[in-house]
Amino acid sequence: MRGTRAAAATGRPVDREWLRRDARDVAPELLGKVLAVGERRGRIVEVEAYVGAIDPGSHAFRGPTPRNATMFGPPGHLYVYLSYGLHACCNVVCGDDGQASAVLLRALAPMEGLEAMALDRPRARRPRDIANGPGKLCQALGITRAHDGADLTTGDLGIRLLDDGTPPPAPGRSTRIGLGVGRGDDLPWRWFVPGDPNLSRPG
DNA sequence: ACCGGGATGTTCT
DNA sequence: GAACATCCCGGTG
Repeated sequence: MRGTRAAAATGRPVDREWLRRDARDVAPELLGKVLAVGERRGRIVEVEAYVGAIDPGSHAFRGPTPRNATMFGPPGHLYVYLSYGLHACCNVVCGDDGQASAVLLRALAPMEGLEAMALDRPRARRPRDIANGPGKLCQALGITRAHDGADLTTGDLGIRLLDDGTPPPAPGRSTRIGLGVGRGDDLPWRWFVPGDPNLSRPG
């Protein structure tokens, strides 16, 4: 394992300053990076950008509230919210402090800790069903609202965003999923690894 | 394969 | 009281 300089398995967290940019620039570059919670690891294959005050689809669109407080803080922290009263979904906070932008992590390719993931995803029959959606992803890694505000660059609560892997040269792109009409459903702010079997939907 | 509906609770009107 | 950045199951072709 020495000398072979593979794609990059540094195990080092991303730099906070690298995230202090527009979420639409960060999002496609997050593809291929690794989200780790304890021993569980997955490679990011699908993301969506939510762009603070100018984005009607963003939780931050109507200003700060108790729920979205983490979004208004510094970049590099994890924003976790509850969707439909049932499912945790997680975002990487981007941009400068107070900008309230974030990138929703929508799907992962499981890498390590598959056994533990399967225990938290008992209905997943195939590996590709373990983390092919924003709620499934959080279930698989054991992410809950207790992780809201965790610093991904320092490893709060054992959760880290690792600077591994490389983004695809030509990411796929589409409109965002699950937004009501008039809430930014026409904005092409979803990016994905083309052809990856772990996407929440094909294209 | 595609489609419809129920679960469930927090947030905001 | 409505809306919601979802998931799962059971129907029908």
